[in-house]
Amino acid sequence: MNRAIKVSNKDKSFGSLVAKCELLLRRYSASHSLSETKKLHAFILTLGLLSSSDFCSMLSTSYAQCSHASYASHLFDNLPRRSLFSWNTMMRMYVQIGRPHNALNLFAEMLDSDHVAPDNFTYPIVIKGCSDLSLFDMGVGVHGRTLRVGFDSDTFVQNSLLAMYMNAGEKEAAQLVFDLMQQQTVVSWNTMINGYFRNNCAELASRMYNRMMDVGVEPDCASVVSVLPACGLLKNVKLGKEVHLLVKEKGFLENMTVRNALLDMYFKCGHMKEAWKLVNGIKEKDVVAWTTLINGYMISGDARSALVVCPMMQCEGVKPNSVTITSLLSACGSLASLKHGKCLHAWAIKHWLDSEVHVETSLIDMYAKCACGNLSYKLFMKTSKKRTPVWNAVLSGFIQNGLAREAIELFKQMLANDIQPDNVTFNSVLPAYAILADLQQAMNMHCYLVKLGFLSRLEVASILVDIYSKCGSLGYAHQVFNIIPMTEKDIIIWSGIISAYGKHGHGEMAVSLFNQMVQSGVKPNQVTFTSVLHACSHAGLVDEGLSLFKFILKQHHAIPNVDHYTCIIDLLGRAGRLNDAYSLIRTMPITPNHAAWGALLGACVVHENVELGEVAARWAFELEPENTGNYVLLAKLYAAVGRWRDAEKVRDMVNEVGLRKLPAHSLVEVWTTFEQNLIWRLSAGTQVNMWTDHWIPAVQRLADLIPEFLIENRMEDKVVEYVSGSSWNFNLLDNFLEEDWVSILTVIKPLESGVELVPFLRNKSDECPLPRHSSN
DNA sequence: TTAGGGTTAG
Repeated sequence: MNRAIKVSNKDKSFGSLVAKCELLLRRYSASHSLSETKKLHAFILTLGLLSSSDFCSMLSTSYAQCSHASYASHLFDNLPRRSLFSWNTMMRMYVQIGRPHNALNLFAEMLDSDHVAPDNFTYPIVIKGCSDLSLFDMGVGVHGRTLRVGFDSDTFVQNSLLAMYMNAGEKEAAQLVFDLMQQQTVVSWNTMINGYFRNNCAELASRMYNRMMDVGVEPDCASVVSVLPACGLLKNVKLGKEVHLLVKEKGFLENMTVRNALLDMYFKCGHMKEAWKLVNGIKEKDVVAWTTLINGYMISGDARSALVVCPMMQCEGVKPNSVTITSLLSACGSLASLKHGKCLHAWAIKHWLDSEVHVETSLIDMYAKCACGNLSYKLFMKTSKKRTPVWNAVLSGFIQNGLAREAIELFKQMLANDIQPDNVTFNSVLPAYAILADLQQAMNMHCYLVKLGFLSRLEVASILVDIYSKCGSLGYAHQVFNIIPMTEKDIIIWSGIISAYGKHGHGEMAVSLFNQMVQSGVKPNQVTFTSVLHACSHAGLVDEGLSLFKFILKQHHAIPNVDHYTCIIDLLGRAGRLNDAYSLIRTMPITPNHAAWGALLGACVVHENVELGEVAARWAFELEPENTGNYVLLAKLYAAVGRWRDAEKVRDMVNEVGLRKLPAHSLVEVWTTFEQNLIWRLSAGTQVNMWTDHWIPAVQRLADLIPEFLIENRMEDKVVEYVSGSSWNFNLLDNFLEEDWVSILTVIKPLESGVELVPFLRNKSDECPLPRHSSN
């Protein structure tokens, strides 16, 4: 179009042409229209007006306002005289287009020049530039300069400073600037509310909002949008509803951003009814609204519906963005739906979103959760590896795929790469230490946590209690437990220490801790009940266990769950009260699961009750057909009473069921279940040293027998560790494990000598090279 | 000519 350069007859004279150009240039620079500015630029060029400094300057700022950096900077560089306005415009452009370093360079140049000095318009731009580049020290320097040259009381300068300090996480500095302001505008309040929220101080954010309302500052849309996420995080639906009311009064509901923020708040607070009401009221949903909806489904635990939203939004013509893809990938992960996950990956690649850092992280996480560790790791290797969450994703992927040792190695690499670990890192990597149960490594980690000051965090202390417990070091576990002040101890850490003592056979201590917990006012939950009942059953505290069970029923009006019943069945069974256990299993108000029947079966093996054992085994096979352990138990029961043929039948049953790929002799597989169990317990670090004298030669024999199995499970490492390590101090021998161990050896021995494995057990004491330990 | 804002990764 030639509207811009159409020159009427009366404009023929050169002077009026210049005036017209000037006018048009002003108009088009104000409209920020790049195409118009370019046309005008061409026109000025043909008229030979570009030699005029004024035109050059105007064109430069016009290009800057259209964010056309290359033309703007070219013209600006060639200006003989640069006005303050053109400096500011250039700097603002650079900040706006995400090149703050160019803005700061210009600022430095400006300070060096004698012709011009920064004004109150310059400083907010420069401060934002420092903030965007995280150049906090420089920002503080600029703040100092504003004080010196007297711009510190300018509201715009102060508001930029608030934002800068909040971005740098310097809440106190921001608060100080805020308090010293003569006049806080709504922008100042909003910056503080939002800043506190982003700095993990949602409570302060909501208080700030309330203060703003008390002071009588008129809130705007930004105020509402700033406080609503805090309401969501705090699940403060009361404040959320107040804000909603205000939104209605002020007519802010027309604002899409406000509506989306409200929707998100209701979802996060779990007020689905209000959320759906709002969703239904939104006629045209933008991509944020759709994404919030997806997250809403995820919050209510409905990942399947979250995935269905994707085609729905596409039908409405809304294209998912990287946030949408991230949320959808998280849904795929929780459903372990590799098919959908791969589709989304393909979609992300097609739309150039796959290298967006959030998408990358979610992809790594999704593949890990779908048991595609290789893909997950490959993707991780492709990333820039600069951000903590990417490392966290791959770390938790390693743990999910059972690679504890690798996770710890990766964590060390992460530190070597100067990547700062955060809460999530420790939540991801610490379980690896519990799996590995290496006391030395655990202590190293403990030191590191103390150094970083993470130990005071309750969840970190809780997992450290678990780690030390798994390493067999109850003393250290208790020390860590004691670090947390009594008033701050929560149910998790209490359950941790109770279960630690329980696992190590210190039933009395577990019960005593349980009582202390109740006295301290912490209400026990299902997990605590399970831990303490488990402790009783393992320590043979029948009466204590039964009275605790009654306590659960009476004092806490809690409905015992199936795990609690299983503990009691186990407790009665271990004590030889098999009939009581059986009658409980038949009369309990909840359907007994595989664990309950398994507990009964285990007890029947110990007490050699075939009749009941067969009943229990039938149920266990029915409910948990893939667990070879149950078959092993039944075989062992038959073997114990000398019914070899029946034991063999069990072996054949295992073959028929087609459980896993069996090695040379099916029975080896059956019995290696014990060995797997043993490895698990070894890696869990419990009850090991009682065997060390005996089991090393045996393990070596096992290694000859099925080397690939052992290598896979890193048994060799374990052998080395246990041979050389003497830090293990366990004083409990678990009968059950001893039984397992006896069985393994009885299988190995005949195989080793090339003897046919049938009948596999002639006489326990003949076959077993282990001295029988008396239980204690 | 200036400041502040929503949904997201582990």
